[in-house]
Amino acid sequence: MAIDTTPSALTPLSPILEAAQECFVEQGYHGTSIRVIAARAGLSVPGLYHHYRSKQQMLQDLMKHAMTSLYRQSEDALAAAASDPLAQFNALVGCLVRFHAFERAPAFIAYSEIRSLDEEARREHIARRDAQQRLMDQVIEAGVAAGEFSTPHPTEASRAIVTMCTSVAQWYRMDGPLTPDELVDRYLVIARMTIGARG
Amino acid sequence: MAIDTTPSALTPLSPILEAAQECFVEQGYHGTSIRVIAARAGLSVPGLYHHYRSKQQMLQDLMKHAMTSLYRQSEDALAAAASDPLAQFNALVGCLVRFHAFERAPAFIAYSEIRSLDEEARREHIARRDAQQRLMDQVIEAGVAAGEFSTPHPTEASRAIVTMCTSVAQWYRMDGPLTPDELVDRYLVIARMTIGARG
DNA sequence: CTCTTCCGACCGAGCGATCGCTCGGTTTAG
DNA sequence: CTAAACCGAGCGATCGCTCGGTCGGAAGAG
Repeated sequence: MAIDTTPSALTPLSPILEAAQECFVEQGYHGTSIRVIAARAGLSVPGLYHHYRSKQQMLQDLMKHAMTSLYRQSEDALAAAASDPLAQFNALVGCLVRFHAFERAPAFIAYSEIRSLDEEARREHIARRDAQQRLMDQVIEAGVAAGEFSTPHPTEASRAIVTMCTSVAQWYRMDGPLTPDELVDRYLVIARMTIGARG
Repeated sequence: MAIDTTPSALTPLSPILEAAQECFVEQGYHGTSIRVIAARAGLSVPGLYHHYRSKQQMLQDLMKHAMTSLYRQSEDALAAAASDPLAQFNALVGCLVRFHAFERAPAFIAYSEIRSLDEEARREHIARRDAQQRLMDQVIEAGVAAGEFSTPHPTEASRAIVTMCTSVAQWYRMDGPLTPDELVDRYLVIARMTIGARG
């Protein structure tokens, strides 16, 4: 039985959503017309509307897919790691960095197009973002409670670490000087220093 | 002689640019029509075009104003601080956090609308961003060379610190649980741990 | 097997609305 | 009287989206 070992592999997107994702990354939601999405997907405009109700729905599907993928991967990483705070922390930071390095496009959209979402979808998206943040909050809290992490400001350190990891999607290039593994290693070292992990 | 002691005070924007800034923050550049900018500024559309050549020029003026303000404030903060690496680092991190807390709107636009800039303006903007990043790189390098900072990955730590500070513009609320001074204090502690400052 | 029916996938054309921007003025301050 | 500041109206282009189809292959009837 073949197992997919690709790091951070997401369930695949439809060709249409793939095209929309590329356009949204390059031009933004409002800067992208459905005509260029259709052209990039090799379809006519009505052909596109046969599969999706609106441009807004494509954005919502993309954002939901990205956030639920990240959350599920985070849960899996935490479940697979040892239960001590440092192992949990390493697993979560590694997962975050890997996701934002390998899945730059969905990750970039997930935090740059929040304001383009309809009100209800925006509420749902923010709830998912908060849940993701809470994972880090809890791991750090546990580490501080166990005396493993020495940061005097766990809440702000948690926010700082999550934002430094999510920002990876903005600048990391696969063909740059750092391989993904090197990137993860270095960010693990940096993040451990940020929360004052023992040792 | 009255001295303006407001932290991070920028040279004031014209009412038109102020209106454009608010619109760009709320709806994004492509999501904002010149008609709503004009309405927010209390002008007609031609009245607006009497002062600015195009919507694109308003964006360019805003981005340039934000980046040059941040850079000048950073230079001032570094010049006013003691010359030892830790004092320089504290000055620069404090300046970054303060700017992104007090000047959320310009800071937010400066990194969220890069792709909306014309090619030449985008090149200039990225050059300014790189220069800003280099300030942090140099301060951290000096600290590592002097044995004051112990991070094994100065380049990535510099990027991590700059991104955690700039991300403040995304989430900080003046009416939230942290005053600006508390925020700066905590981020200084966190940033010093991130680069492994002595003591 | 052929014929008919049906349905999902798709498209050319174009609707009404809005876009960035401008023309040809009038108003206002000095 | 000049010039800067401003505006009503509207240009051509493009926007998101839809109407009224065509087309090919699966399914059912004989």
